[in-house]
Amino acid sequence: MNFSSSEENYIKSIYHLQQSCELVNTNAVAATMHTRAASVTDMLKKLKRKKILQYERYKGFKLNEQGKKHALGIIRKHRLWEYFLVEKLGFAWDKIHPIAEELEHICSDELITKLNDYLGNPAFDPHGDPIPDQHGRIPNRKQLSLNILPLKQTVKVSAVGNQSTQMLEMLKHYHIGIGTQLSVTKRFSFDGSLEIKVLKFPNCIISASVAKNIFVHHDK
Amino acid sequence: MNFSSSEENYIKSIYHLQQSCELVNTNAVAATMHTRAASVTDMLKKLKRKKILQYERYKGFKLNEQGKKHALGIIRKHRLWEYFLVEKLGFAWDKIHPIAEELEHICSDELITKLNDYLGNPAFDPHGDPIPDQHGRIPNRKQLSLNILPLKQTVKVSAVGNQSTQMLEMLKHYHIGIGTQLSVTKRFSFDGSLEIKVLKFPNCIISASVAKNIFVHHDK
DNA sequence: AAATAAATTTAGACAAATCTAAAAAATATA
DNA sequence: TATATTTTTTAGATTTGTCTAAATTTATTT
Ligand SMILES: [Mn+2]
Ligand SMILES: [Mn+2]
Ligand SMILES: [Mn+2]
Ligand SMILES: [Mn+2]
Repeated sequence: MNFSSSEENYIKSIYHLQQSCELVNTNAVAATMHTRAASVTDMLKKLKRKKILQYERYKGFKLNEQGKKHALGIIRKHRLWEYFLVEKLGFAWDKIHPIAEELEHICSDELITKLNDYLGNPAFDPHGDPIPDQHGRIPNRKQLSLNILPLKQTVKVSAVGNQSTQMLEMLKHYHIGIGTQLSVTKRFSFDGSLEIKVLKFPNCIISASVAKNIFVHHDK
Repeated sequence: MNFSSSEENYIKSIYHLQQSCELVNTNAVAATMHTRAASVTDMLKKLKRKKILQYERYKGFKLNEQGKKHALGIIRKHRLWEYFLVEKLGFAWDKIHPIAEELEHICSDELITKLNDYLGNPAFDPHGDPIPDQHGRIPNRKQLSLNILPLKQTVKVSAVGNQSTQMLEMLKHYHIGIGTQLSVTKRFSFDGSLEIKVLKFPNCIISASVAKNIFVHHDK
């Protein structure tokens, strides 16, 4: 089956939303995609006709196995291109998303196979998000948000939950990137802010809202 | 001004056609783009409205300076991506065109600047066609078709006029690629076929119709 | 349970890009 | 020059993706 760029954007959006709830609702898709609920409903009918979506009027919807598989294919392409843009072309972290948003719709299996080989079969994109393999399998890694990490455990940053320029600026200031080693040395109950120790740098303090967006994992 | 992928494809097609005639005609565009004359007329009105085309009903048309500039930008992107696909991803010559046909529409000036730098600012694409620079300037190189090259002059292959799988197969068989050194040793007036000497290989004979599609240049 | 609010869908419109079939203009031919 | 042929344009339709405004269904409050 073949899908247009627009259909693919909806598929991807629904996929991401259904990771955190059983059934997805119309308004949520409209909000994340910056369209209107009526447009979403139109697309739902089309995706149901194409048999990649379970959907009943007024009851919510979710991708079926076929739909999820296709979503993972698009996400794979998106994240491989992001990796390319950062690692090969030298783009900054916060500039790559809109470009990958276009590149992900280029359809050629051979292109993706060759790009993947060229990049060395990377497992994570520059934001720390996992890259599904050609069968749609995702490397899963136990990770937790920095603001629930117990004190004094040395961990590595595995991903960031917010990929804005503002967040990048903040992380740069703290010398934090994907893979950075750090530990939490103190937690202030007043506002939930944390004192952390970043490897090779003096202790510093970060707010709870920043910490919430930093995901870490233990050891290698 | 912003252009859709479809508009860009028309612009590119008109640009190529007007390289070999003063005014382009509707049917020629329809033929090269595999659309219908009526669709071309619709698009001509649109491109005229956007002020990149000189066009009068029934009289033919051509891109103005603005239009030519935009065409060169698209061609630059197309050829840079083709170079990437062959030199970095290891694609064969005859598989890259449809992929570049999509990639050329991705719009990000920074992407093209960085891609160009990454590729080492190449001057020619894998088919030997010149890559316009960021100002739309084309490196021009005096080249001539192999079937009008005088005997015994040693030249280098600079481009091929036919980029099909069939042509690639043929050229591979003759050990000919872009940059290959060769000379014409004999010309048969019966059917215009040529005997050529490819560097490091024994003499061989090629037909006039193959020769017509091989372009060569002297020295360096 | 009725009234109100929120979420969702339908109805109807629009722009972009394409098509077919018919009309009009330009060109070639007898 | 009149007729035939080719080229180009117009008229009108279709598909895709979007929108607004109104109707409908579901959920939440009194
Ligand atoms: Mn996208
Ligand atoms: Mn990412
Ligand atoms: Mn194209
Ligand atoms: Mn080329």
